[in-house]
Amino acid sequence: MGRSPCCEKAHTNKGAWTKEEDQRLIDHIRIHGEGCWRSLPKAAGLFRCGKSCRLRWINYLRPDLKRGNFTEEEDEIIIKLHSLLGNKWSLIAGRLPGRTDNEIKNYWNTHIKRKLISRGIDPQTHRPLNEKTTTTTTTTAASTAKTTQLNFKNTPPQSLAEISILKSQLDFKYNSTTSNDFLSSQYSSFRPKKIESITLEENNCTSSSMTTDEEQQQKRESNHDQDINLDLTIGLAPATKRESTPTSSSNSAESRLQQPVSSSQLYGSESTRPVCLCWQFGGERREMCRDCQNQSLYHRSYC
DNA sequence: AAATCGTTCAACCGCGCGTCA
DNA sequence: ATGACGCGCGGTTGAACGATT
Repeated sequence: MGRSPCCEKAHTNKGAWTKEEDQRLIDHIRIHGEGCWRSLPKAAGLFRCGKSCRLRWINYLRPDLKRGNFTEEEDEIIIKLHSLLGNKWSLIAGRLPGRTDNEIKNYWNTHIKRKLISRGIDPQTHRPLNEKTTTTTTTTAASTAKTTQLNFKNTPPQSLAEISILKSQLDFKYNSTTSNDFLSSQYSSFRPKKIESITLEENNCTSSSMTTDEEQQQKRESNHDQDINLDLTIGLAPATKRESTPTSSSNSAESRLQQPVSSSQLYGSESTRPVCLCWQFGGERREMCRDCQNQSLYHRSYC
């Protein structure tokens, strides 16, 4: 059975958005909030595909977008994260407030690739260009520590188990944050494929690969040559599960925009909880992913 | 001034995954 | 268990624009 088209192709506009279309979309989302992309175009009076509306909103119209040139610091963050995550643009974007996955992807392809090549670095493998492409299996611990390139070279982590390994390799701090309001909704899309392969304890979020603080400190010191402290907080992010329709008063567009989404609204059953990767960069700067940061500013509604 | 080339980036497309009936 | 549905992701395309000839 084939997939049904996401929209009525015959009556949908394509190509560049007009100002009127933008305004309609903005007005609609301002009143009704995000979500229900499939039905949004009709409700907003737009002759567009729901996907197109979503993309236009996420990549261009959202009020929290930064726009403008990337800074040198952002460049370096992107490079570091790409070396760890591969082409997981949405994950990388989650670490750069105000930037979208599409924007970062374009920027990578147009600027950073060239920049790395000019430095003599292969943008895919993040290894020197003249280095043999066949990697040896006898990588020493020291060399592993020297590079941020992990064992997930071209296949970023797809499961909690893999994330656990990644975490232990990088000396990630598995931070317990069951005060879920803090957590990101950004990574709701990052759905581990093999949930059953790891057990997360409900309240302390520990894993068997967890090391003691002392050990972590030692590892941290041994890896001091990395200019970014990849101290990762992994928490439980909101489920994509939509809640049943709330009461009319609590579901009014205004209240949805103004009231924070409660934990119970945000998180689904434990087995389907995705993972939020909140990287915390070193020094005084404690950065959260975009939606961790904007949690109080931006509230997503579900239909 | 016009033609050509190169670059950028908004937008589209197809697919995978989770959810639900 | 199965298929339809909706969302989100990564890859690709093509229009717009600037630089060069």
